[in-house]
Amino acid sequence: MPGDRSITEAERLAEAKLGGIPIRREQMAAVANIYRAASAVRQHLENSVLRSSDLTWTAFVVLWVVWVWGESETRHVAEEAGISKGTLTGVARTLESRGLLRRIGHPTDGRLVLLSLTDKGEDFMQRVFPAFNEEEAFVTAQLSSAECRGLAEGLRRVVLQVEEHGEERRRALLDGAEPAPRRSGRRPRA
Amino acid sequence: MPGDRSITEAERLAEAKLGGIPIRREQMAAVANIYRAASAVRQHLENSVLRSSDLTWTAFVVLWVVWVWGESETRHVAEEAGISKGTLTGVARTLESRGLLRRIGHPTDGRLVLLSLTDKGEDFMQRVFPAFNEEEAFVTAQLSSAECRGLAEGLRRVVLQVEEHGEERRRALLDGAEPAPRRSGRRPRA
DNA sequence: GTCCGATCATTTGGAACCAAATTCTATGGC
DNA sequence: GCCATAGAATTTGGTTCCAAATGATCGGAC
Repeated sequence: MPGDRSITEAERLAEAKLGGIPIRREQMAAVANIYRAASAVRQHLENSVLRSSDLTWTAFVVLWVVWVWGESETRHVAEEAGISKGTLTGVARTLESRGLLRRIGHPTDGRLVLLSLTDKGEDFMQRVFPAFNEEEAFVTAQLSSAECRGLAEGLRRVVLQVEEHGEERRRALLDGAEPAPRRSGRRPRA
Repeated sequence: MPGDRSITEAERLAEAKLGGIPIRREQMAAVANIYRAASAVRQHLENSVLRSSDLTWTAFVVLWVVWVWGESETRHVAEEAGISKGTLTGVARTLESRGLLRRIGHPTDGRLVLLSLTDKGEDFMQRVFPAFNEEEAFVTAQLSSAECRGLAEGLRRVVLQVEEHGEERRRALLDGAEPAPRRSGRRPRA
């Protein structure tokens, strides 16, 4: 079991390594565990309900977003699902080819594309979501309902902080400096 | 600001959509927010400190793991970083080519490869980690230290639950059924 | 009516990523 | 000593994802 030992061990070691430097330990632990938990949950769900439905995590999230929000413009779906618009184009095409999703042009604005579930897609979610939710309950089984609420609330505040002040913060950090290009992805033309 | 509105709105809509079906709302909200927070945090860090250091999230995590654990065997690093061994091979090679990481064979067991930071890598982490930690503090700014501890503890329990009971659970769910082939990755030969 | 900037979705190019296959090394029987 | 088995990292083949570039369309200004 690498479990408990490795998590807390890692935190202890990190502190030791930083003996001289003053660091924010609680915040470091919180962030590290957010990412670790997200990976664990995603992997568990991919290997249980999603695998047997032959759906990737991202595809399921997209489906879920359209399901709960109803017919939506793609850019909203991408934002809500936490993926880029380019990725959504591919995922939506896959889901469309599987008959779960419908893509129709906006009636008045020709630039927009609207996504909605087909009847098959609706049936699929009615059938699969309860199984998905069952696994959500499984991974949080060590927490009471109240603790789940507390956890969700704490995480919500993290999301809010980034959504509301993230851009401003990044601007302040760079402070006039170039935005620094990414290494991967299509190269700038010039 | 899609912020506050969209998160709680989404949760409300999901509940409405599931009017008839009994679901575990708290658990659903907890899981949804884990993933949402992880994406937000990763994106913020990639676009601030990591971008200007020309490092991907994964590369930084690998560097961090080797930094805090010291010289380590690759399979342990992969596990700790949450990536496959194959991915680590590529990432390690990139980091080696940039002079931050060293790869040396194990002195007695020729099958093993050990990773450690170069002096340049150590300097790099000494310089960049404080900035990274500063952003960890930023994203959790809406939480007190005690709340961070509570958050980390709750997430730790989720990770533990999956690590300790996940495999068993997945086996019980399939219950004899085929493991269901994955869609991506190299195909089996036969 | 036609340019022109803004705002979409889509295409494109490259890296990240995984799991199977492969290759290399160690070790235990014989 | 030799071979089979096991266990390690790496290679390979494939998908997924992002960000820049592109192409389409809208809405004004003139």
